[in-house]
Amino acid sequence: MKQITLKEIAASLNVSVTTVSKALKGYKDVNEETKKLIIQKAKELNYKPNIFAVNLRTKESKTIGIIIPEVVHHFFSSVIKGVIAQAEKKGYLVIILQSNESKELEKKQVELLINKRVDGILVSLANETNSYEHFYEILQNEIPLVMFDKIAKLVKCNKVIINDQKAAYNATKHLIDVGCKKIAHFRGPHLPQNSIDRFLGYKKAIDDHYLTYNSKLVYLLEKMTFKEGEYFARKLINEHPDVDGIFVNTDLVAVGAIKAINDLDFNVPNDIAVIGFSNWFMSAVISPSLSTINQPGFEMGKQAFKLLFKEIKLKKKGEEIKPKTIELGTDLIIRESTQKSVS
Amino acid sequence: MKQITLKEIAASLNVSVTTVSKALKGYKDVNEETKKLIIQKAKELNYKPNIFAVNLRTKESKTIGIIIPEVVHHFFSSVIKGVIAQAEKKGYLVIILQSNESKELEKKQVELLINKRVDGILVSLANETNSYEHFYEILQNEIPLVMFDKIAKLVKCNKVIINDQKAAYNATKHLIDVGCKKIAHFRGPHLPQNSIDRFLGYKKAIDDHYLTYNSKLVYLLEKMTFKEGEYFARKLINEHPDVDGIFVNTDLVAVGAIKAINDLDFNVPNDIAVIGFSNWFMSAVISPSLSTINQPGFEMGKQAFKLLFKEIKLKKKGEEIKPKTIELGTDLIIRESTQKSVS
DNA sequence: CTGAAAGCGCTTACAG
DNA sequence: CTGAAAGCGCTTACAG
Repeated sequence: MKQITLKEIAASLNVSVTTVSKALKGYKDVNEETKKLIIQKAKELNYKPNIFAVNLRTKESKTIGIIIPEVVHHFFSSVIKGVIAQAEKKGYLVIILQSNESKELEKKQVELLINKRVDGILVSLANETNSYEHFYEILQNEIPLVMFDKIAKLVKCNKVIINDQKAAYNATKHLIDVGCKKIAHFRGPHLPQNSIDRFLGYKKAIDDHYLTYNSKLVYLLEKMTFKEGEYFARKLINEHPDVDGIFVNTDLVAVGAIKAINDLDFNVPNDIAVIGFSNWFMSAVISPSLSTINQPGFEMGKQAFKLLFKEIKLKKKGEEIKPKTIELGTDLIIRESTQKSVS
Repeated sequence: MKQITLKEIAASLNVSVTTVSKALKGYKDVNEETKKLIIQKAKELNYKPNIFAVNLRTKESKTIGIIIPEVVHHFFSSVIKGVIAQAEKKGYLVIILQSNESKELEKKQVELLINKRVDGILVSLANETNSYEHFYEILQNEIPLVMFDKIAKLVKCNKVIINDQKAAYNATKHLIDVGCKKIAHFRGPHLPQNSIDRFLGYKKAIDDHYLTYNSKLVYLLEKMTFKEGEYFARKLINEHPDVDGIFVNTDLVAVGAIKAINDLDFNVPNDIAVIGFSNWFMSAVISPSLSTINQPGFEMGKQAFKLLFKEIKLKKKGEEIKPKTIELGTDLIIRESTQKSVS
């Protein structure tokens, strides 16, 4: 099907392309009658503006890009959903790219989006990423940039985060509140910042409540898998049979840990209470159901797009952007894995 | 940062825009020396072609769109991952849209993608969708279209599917093989086609093995949630306490069913064996782990893009497209929920 | 109220 | 080997 252009509408009505363009864009310096005719004709011919030409003229693509570490992941797919929902309201489409936690890939994806001339970029950092040249390039190209969840403190741009440290503190404090005296922590790798913050929250809660911080009770996991959760739970029980609580950096690992604890015939929560982090969908569904911290992915996606949209508008007006950071609240979700029966 | 254009490179080297364009695109009717200078200069100035102008000239966006019912879903996010991975290899970017199982939204998303002039569209149908005008519009606009998983048999386009009927047959047969005599089925709603096909596979397996098909043992669920799984398992046990196997249309529901069965102090698999469908990630992780049919999401995404890419190339050459349907294999995954202990 | 003209930045057929 | 010119389809400042 041949695509209809302004020229063809103009020809069929014996008016100029200029007039057709103006009529369809709602300019008011067009005769009402002419306007009506043009709009009707456009509809009749099923006219659709050639978006490529519009992009070229307006220098806008009405498209943004988002780079995330991993699509197949409850938290990140929730973020994507939030972003898409919000973007659609404002007439933006969303291109998704995945870094697979690799810095090299992340750089490449940034390059692709810059070349694509998207109107803005949303990023959650890959674990590997330890330097930020590619993000400075985004800023140099004056493309609005918002980081979310896994952010780089050094990069001056808008950000949406949760307070990992505070949330981890609350999770650990909850274990203390239900009576745990010897609490272990399964932490993530040295990058991203999240794992550090969650560890610090754990440590602070221990310190604040007169329990003795013991670095031997902190296990550093690399891959954050179900299997690692199982492995380290066994290791932990072997090394510290009297442990009575674990704060785990992320739900999936916590589920693995619970599996292993059950297999060793310890009881969750009575022997060992377990709390996770992120409120992964399945946490409510396993037995015992997992207490955790709710990380609001959908809301984070929405807020991230909103910030980006504001920045895009400011840029159009030529106004300066003062980067800000939005901190979203988290909730402690109490389920079976930390509700010790009265004894 | 002002974007560099061909004109500027040309000016700085005293050659024409034409020559610069040719040099950068590797045309061979350019003097080697000139070419070298131009390429060097382009690098030095960090030249990036204005993709909007390129799109307008070439009438291509090097972008495809994908419409899925729900992003936050293990199967569909796997598909997305497969699509992105494959698309990237061929230099295509991917726009994601979500229908929320709504026909109205799906129509709107189709409209958005047509207006965006994507080079091709990938779709998995919303459950609600019962007529296909919007897809005919895609075809009328001569935009390559590939449907996957939830397809419309009536629409003449490329498709990637699994054989739901056969897979369901195998799942049910597996229950029969482990000794089940009275097998229930939790099926999905009347749309999409998948639920019908899975039901037909179940029925055929029952019929083929001289068990009596009993429509009372088939429960039609609407929302396919964990809660529905629990609810219908209780209902089933109440109505048919002697049931000894269930084939459930999808894993999430099966997990709910197992939960309810456990809560009623029946044993899975010894009292009631349960098999799901889709090999959702968590199925391996719960207790007892869930037997299921593996639905290859990543592979489906890859294949769908490959078909689309072929179609895009054919269209460019002006050649005709003969729609074909690729059927991907599924595997029976045997886990604890169907391995009855020897008694 | 209408329209000729310039221009966005590229590609490519064509002339020399 | 090089470049002037046309054109992709739109938008908009400007003249009338």
